[in-house]
Parts: sequence; structure tokens; C-alpha cells
Amino acid sequence: MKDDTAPTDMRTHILATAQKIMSGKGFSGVGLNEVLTAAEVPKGSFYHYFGSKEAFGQALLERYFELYLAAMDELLSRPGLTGAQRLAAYWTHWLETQTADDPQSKCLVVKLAAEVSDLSEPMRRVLLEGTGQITARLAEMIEAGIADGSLAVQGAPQEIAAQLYQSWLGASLLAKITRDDAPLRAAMAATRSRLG
Amino acid sequence: MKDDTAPTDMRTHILATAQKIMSGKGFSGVGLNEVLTAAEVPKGSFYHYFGSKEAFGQALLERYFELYLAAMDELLSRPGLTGAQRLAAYWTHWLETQTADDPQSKCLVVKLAAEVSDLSEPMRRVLLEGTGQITARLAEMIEAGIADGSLAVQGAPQEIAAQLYQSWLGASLLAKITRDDAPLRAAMAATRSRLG
DNA sequence: GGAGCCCTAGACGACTGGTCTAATTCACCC
DNA sequence: GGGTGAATTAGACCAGTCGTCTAGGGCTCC
Repeated sequence: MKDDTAPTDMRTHILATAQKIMSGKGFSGVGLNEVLTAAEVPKGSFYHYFGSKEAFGQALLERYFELYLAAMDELLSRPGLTGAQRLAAYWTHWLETQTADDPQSKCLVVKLAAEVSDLSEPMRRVLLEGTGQITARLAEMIEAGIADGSLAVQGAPQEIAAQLYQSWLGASLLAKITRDDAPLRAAMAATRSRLG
Repeated sequence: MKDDTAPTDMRTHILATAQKIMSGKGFSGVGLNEVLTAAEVPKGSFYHYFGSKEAFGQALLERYFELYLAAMDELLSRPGLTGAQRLAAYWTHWLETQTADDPQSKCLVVKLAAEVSDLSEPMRRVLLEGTGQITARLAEMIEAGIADGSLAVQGAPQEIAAQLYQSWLGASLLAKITRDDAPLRAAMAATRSRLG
């Protein structure tokens, strides 16, 4: 955990460590100390890399969306799939990662949105931009599905995408409460029937 | 803020004050001090009424669900309404309260679920019980709607209730991010089309 | 008038929070 | 080597955290 860290991006190392911890305990619930200790980075270094805890949170979310959207783009550009198949792959992946107990892969939007969007305007804006990008890509998949005939559904793709994404966010929230995947399976069923 | 407080129920007074504050800043984000100062209650009293901050959080959620479910029961027992009308009233009320900027009326499930269910098992259990009761009542309304002919929909009422509730939770989460009511209106549209 | 109890009062302890400055280390060029 | 300036760190700082504790006020009921 220290030797595999390129000294060039300590920043990324700190962010990755923090993501693991904050996926479980939230933003306010974790002190810089805990993150820095886990990352084996001295406390004094923190303010060399980040201006404040808030700026740090912003960077955390930015990095998260960057990776998340890159994965979506990869799925979107994978050849030989219908729109319906791309969507199915996306939701299936969601169901699997949220069910697993690896804290690393948990959705930060679900975990942090409510806590953070009343707390920090910069962080809220990152969430706004990121979730916007996600639904835009979902809308793209829906449009592709309509075009290639794999989806038969009426309504504006953007609106459908937003509705589905919301459903899954809510399902993940409820899954946190119930600690089982029933809500996510319900979302899957609802999604399937919505997309005809 | 002090004269309208019946001395009999300090507990309730503290809980109500905390709800106002924590609806905005979350659970970990608020110290006992802040709550106690706002409530004009000395620290010593707090530990007379509550065993710990965690037990306090539990009580906060319990009280919230108590009032929330009472309101649902009132709606459920209001005479002369079809099932569809009761549901419409429920969602309309949701849309209005989440849009308003009164922190008091904001949904605590949306605000606290993600933060708290990984933090405290007792608090998680209160959320589990409370949300279960809510969907049970929604299922009741759906069943009534099917029985009185105001709703034409297939599928198990419990499953539909869960799907709709999840949608609205997700929509509220997204509404926190976007700071407008578009997600809630999308949820309303989805709900309408789901209930035929 | 006195005994006992519920509740209030707020100082206090041990610790953690985020932040910042002063010092150290390092890389590089002369 | 020696000197310079930037990159990095150590640790102090104080406000704040949750929780404890003792002292006593105000009430009821004998």
C-alpha cells in the first residue's frame, strides 16, 4: 500500500483510500485523520494536495464520476450489442455491485447525495453534472434501442432515462435499509416492464 | 420557542428541534451542542432523556415515522375517496412538501437512510420497520383502488407499492441534487402511467 | 416542615476535528 | 560540492466532539 504508490500521484492514492472509507461512513462521518492514517500519508501533506476538506470531497466525486462514465462509455462503444442488451448489461452490473459487500464498488451518488448536497454547493454541482451525464448516456442507449428495433417504447428517451435512473437510486437506498437485494430486483422488474 | 413548550414534554421538544436541524445537516453533521443550544436545553438534560446520541437518533426516527404513519392513516380513513384518489393525494402531498424549502417537512428517509443505515444498526432497524409500514399502507390503497374499480393495474399490490415508493425516494434524492422539482414531476408521470 | 425524587445546570475530561505555519527534505543547476 | 527554490511534512493549534459527573432547585406527598 505504500510501495505500489507512484509518488507522482499521491493525490489519487489518497482519493482512492478515502473512497473505500467514505463509501461506508459517509463524508462528515470520516475525519481526515482516518483517511490519512489508512493511506499512510502524513497529516501535513493533506493541505499540500487539497485546499480543504470540501475541495477534497469535490475531487473525490469528480474522480468517481470520471471512472464511472468511462465504464459507461466502454459499454456504449462495445461492438455488436443492441440498445436493449447494453441497458440490460448496465442494470445487471448495478444489481451485482450494489448487492456485493465490497464497499469500494458502492454507488457514491446513493451514499453521499442526500448528505452532501445540502452541505456543500461545489460538491452538489459535481453531483448535478455527473448524474446528468449518466442519464444522458442512458438516454443514448434507449435511443439506440429504439433505432435498432430492440426496444419498443414510447416517450422521450431523456425522460425515460431519468425515470429509470431515479428508480434505481431509490431501490439502492432501500437496499441499504433492508440489507438485501429485493428492492433492486423490484427495480429490475419495473425496468423490464417499462421498456416493454 | 420556550414558552410554547409544555414543560411536560421536553423530550418531544428536543426531538422536534433536532429534526429541523438534522433535516438539513444530517446526523453526523450535527453535534449535540447545536441541537441543545437551539432548543435552549442544557446538556445535562439531554442525558437524562436519552442514553446516547445513537439512542437519540433512534427516537428521532421513531417519532418521525409515528407522525408520518398517523397522517397516512388519516388519509386512509378519510371517507368518500376512491383508492386512486387517496394515492393521488399522497403523491401530490409528497411533491409539495419536497419542493417547499421548509426543512421541517422534508423526508427523513431520503435525508438519513444512506448515512445512517451503515452507521447504526438500531437506527437502520427503525428505518426498516418504518418504510415497511409505509409501503404496506400504499399497498392497501392500491388494493382498495382495484376493489373499487378506480385502478386498473395488474401485479401484486405489495410489489407495485414498493416500486412506486422506491421511485419517489430516488426522485427526491435527485431533487436534492438538482434543486428543482423536475425529478418529482417525472416520478408523478411515471406513477400515473404505471397505475394506468 | 421535612424526605425523596425528578429534572436542570453546566463545568469538565478525554479526545478528535480541520487548518496552518514553520521547518525539513529533495532535486536540480552552477 | 554548495546553493537555491520548490515539494513535502511535522506538529502545534483551538474549537469542537460525545459523554460524565456532582450539585442543587423545585416539586409532590407524607
